[in-house]
Amino acid sequence: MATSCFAERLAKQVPLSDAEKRALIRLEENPRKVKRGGMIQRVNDTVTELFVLREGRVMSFVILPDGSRQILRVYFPGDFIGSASTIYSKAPESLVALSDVIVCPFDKHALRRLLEESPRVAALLFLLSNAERVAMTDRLAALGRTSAKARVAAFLLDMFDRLRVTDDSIVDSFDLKLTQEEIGDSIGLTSVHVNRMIRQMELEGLISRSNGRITLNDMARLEEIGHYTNRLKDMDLDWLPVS
Amino acid sequence: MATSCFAERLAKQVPLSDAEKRALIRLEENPRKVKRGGMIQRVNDTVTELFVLREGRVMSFVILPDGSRQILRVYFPGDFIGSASTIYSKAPESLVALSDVIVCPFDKHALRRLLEESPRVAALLFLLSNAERVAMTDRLAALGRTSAKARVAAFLLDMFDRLRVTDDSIVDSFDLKLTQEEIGDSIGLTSVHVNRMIRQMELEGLISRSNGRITLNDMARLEEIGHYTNRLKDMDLDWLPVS
DNA sequence: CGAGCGGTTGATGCGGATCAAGGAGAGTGG
DNA sequence: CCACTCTCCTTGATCCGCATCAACCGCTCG
Repeated sequence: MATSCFAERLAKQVPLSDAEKRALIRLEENPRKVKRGGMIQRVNDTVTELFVLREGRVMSFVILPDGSRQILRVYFPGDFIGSASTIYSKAPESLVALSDVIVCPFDKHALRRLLEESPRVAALLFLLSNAERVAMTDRLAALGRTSAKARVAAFLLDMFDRLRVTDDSIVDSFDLKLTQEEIGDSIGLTSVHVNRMIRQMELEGLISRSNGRITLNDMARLEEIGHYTNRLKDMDLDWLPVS
Repeated sequence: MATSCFAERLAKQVPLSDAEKRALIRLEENPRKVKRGGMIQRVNDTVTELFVLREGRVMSFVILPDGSRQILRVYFPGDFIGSASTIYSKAPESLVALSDVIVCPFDKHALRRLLEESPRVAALLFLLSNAERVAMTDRLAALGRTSAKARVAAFLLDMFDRLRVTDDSIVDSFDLKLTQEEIGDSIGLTSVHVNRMIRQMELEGLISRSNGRITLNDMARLEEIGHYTNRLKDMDLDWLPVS
């Protein structure tokens, strides 16, 4: 039977009927491989597609006129990408594969069908995009009002918690798979300063590293430094009626 | 007949059937007045309500442990507020009235009914919240990667364009109705530095001011300085079928 | 074996924070 | 009608966190 990475992920948070699972599987019926570094969507291109990320990592970003880059979000397997194209016909952001990936594109008109056939699933997509909005506001507050060290701590914790949603084997460490420059572009710092912060946190024993793998040694302290709260813990998807 | 501020606003961008208008009117059937400075929602409170803002201005914000504030968004009449409570049972952000306002709260369960009875309207809400997400990413890029002057310019242009959606009388000026401290808290600066940037832009003739009213004298140049693009112009809501 | 990328570290500079003081206007109470 | 207060704006002086510039190292890959 066909599988749906997205359904699996949703099912961890809310029960799904078989019909709903089938509807989700249909969204992923056109898997496409993209090599590391490959462009999935270019800013200002005309787009009508959204994606489910099945495997690997993807980032969305914009490039400013002076050449600097702001990474808007890093996506993990099971994430739902590119919802902006439901409302803008020109992509407001670029999408690039951070590793070899499998993405499943589907046309925005498929959402329409989903809305008619599985309104509850459509509603779940709505809720998830609200969760993403809240994640954005958290980072907004971090960039606007917190120190470099706080941002790095919050970034690591966020990545850790999001990876753990789909990967039960994660206990206290994870593969970064991002350069320090990419981290900097996510949280509004230079790679040089990201490096200094990471080295400092390593010296203080908060984290440790071995070839790209980060271990979080003192999560309580990291949460305090980063003013971090795990939003994934208190999501409430249950109020949607089983229809 | 009852009116819906929200329906009026949506109708500017996409045709609505009478049934759909009625559904929107029902969302606004419990208007509530709140005085300037009044708290509409407190962070961490248990909430199940969303709001349509009918009159006045509202801000959403968070306070960090060190007491500093990040304003997440300023809302104008016709805006749809608090979608985070669809997914979190505890409010992730506070809502305060920036002026005397009229808000129309409705329970999140009303969304469910909306989904069943007017799926197209439910879809429109989804699209609008995606637009808000994109607005967030624009500000994220501003905070992460642009100068103080660029942020102020982009902030003014954004306010201008958003106010113009519902107020046709606006040509090149608008009432700020925000203190410089509030602007700073929106774009990650101190009030002192906001003041310096505004005064500088005034000296350069880019803007002018008279008791709280801002006039944009050179929009092209302001857009260049702020790396600003008006997202409201190329929204595409028409692909949703008339059902 | 050379080239390129990513990480590391030091030196220096600058944009915006912080601290401080004063001014204008609006509201308030005597 | 006038002190008084409070909020917000304005401006100068100083400070500091992070950017910038630069050099070098180790690794991987062609």
